[in-house]
Amino acid sequence: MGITIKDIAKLANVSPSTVSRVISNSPKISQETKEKVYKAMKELNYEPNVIARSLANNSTRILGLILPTSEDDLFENPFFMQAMKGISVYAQKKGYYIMYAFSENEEKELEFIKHYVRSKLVDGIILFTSRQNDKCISYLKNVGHPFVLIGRPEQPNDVLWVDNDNFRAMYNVVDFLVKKGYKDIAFIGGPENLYVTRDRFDGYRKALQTHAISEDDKVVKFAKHFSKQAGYEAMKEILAYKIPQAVVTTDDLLALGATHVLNELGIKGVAMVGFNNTYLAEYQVPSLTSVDINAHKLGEYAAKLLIEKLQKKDMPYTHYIVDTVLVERESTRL
Amino acid sequence: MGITIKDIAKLANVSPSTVSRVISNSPKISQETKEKVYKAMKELNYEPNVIARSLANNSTRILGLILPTSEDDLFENPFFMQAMKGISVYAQKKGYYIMYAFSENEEKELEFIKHYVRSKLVDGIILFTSRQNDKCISYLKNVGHPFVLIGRPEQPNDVLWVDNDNFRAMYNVVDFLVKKGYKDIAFIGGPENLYVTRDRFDGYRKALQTHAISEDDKVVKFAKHFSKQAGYEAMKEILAYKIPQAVVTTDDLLALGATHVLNELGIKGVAMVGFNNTYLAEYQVPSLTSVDINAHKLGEYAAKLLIEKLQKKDMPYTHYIVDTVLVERESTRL
DNA sequence: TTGAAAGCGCTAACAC
DNA sequence: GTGTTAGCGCTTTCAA
Repeated sequence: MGITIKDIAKLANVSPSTVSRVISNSPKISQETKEKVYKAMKELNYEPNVIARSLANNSTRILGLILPTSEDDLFENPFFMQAMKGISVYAQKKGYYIMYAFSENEEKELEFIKHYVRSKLVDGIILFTSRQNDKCISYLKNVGHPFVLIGRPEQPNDVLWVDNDNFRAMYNVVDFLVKKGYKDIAFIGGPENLYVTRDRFDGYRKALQTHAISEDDKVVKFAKHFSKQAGYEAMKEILAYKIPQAVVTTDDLLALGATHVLNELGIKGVAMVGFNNTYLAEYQVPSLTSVDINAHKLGEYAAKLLIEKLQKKDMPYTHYIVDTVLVERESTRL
Repeated sequence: MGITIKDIAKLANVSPSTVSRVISNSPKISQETKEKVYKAMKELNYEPNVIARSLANNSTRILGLILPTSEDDLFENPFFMQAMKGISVYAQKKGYYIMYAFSENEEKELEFIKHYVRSKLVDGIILFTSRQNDKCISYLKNVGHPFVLIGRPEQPNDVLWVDNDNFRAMYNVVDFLVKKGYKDIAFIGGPENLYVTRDRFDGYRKALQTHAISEDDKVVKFAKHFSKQAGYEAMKEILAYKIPQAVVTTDDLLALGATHVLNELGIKGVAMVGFNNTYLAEYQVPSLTSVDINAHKLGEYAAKLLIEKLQKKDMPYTHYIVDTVLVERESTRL
């Protein structure tokens, strides 16, 4: 049907293999031959068949993303879209394609990964893994298929991954607040068993220490979910004890819930900080100061690591730490 | 390297073509042969090479999504993610894969589409086209490559597309408000030149007519952007004239801006309705009644149409209208 | 530097 | 029903 390498070869008066060499920009092709071939390609409006190349090369240049379905809230978090865009933009630049799939649960996820790997559809896989995703990771490690994680893994030394420095991010938030004059700072975190929560909590404590502010367990709460409701309840518990000058949280939704309580009770002047800088933060009244985790960059670096790995099989396991940015809004300018 | 059809053939004591027929579930293969082959596949842990199949079949079973980069706000709208999920879920069920790419502008978009088509990478394309995207659409029409649009096209009769019934959706909103006792209802729409705005406006007018409520131009405003700021300004203009009993908008952000004015001025009891049911609506105080456009279904049907087209080349051009749902929250329970 | 030819893994006539 | 064989469009030895 379409134009093939043979048509080009005929028109340019060379052999198909020469055309192939021109396509892959082989160095041992004379300039004039190259130009002849390019001309023929232009003339016939030729573009190589990607699939045929993939088969011959045993490589598709396709990266597969595995997205968790999870609870809708999490899933509609702009984080995913931003990361997907970061991945896509970098990949496009390097001539890679992106495929994605949603998985309902870990079992399905594993199935899909297996399919991707065994059918040779994708050259590498990017996992959006917040939960401890042993099965998939260990499968991929086992079969030795290239992959990269977004989010710090349990064993950080034998996989490729990207993440924020969550310790530092929260440290900076607290430091920022203290320097603004707030001393009595409460903490509302997500589930305590998550790395991300623990790291941020540690950052909180360290910053207090640095500023010689004594910690107070009673203003520290860990919510069971990243929900507004959970933030609401945590804040209520804190208020039952005292009214802090400021509240740091590990998620915008938690911050929203906490703010809600304060509004209900008519308590003014308590500074509030969220995390993830979702657009909920921006469109709140008062708008919410929040930490931008730079999902776009996380995606970009994930793609970068993976593609480097694909091009250098023996690349050492490594990772990227993406900087966060504190976006100040009205909730800390009271 | 890997296991191929030949290995299976050998082990099962049949010819490669028989194995191939088993793979594609050909009806003219005896049950016992099938089982022999399946057994061999299991034993060797075999999975067909998707790329080789694609080459031989001249079909990849890959659908390509073209996503607009556009303004960040729009892009982070959960709409895209929901639609992408709808597409993915349906496609997976039918054994299709999804590839996506972001395009910076129409030019890049066209380039990408051309590449997809000419390199034979994708079997079909899904366009997220809100703007009038002539170049891409006419290219695809020209080359006769299967594609489907999310959003009503200029010429609705020679392409496949899916969309909401925007007229009806807004009609229902107004009808709902009137039945609750609101009569004096203002309208804040997006840019007037968009179909979606016009259709919704028509629905608004029709509903007023139906209930024998006279229209009042002075409570009708069209914003230049879908932004909070634009909603804010439109509402101010309306208030300069009078305080309506209710306000319908064509976007949650517009509704947020409008609500903001009311709060500032301490005006209570004005009902407010948004559109798109983003999670901004849910997490607002008071939470915002909004029309859910069911992006998931839009995606699902887009995939469905496209896949049907791929399987029946001569399928007539048609479209799906996806129902909207009015999600009532506090802003209409005042 | 270029060409001839085998092969990547699977499918689809065509034969039997 | 099943096997034989010639591709699908490109890459890559191996020779020249």
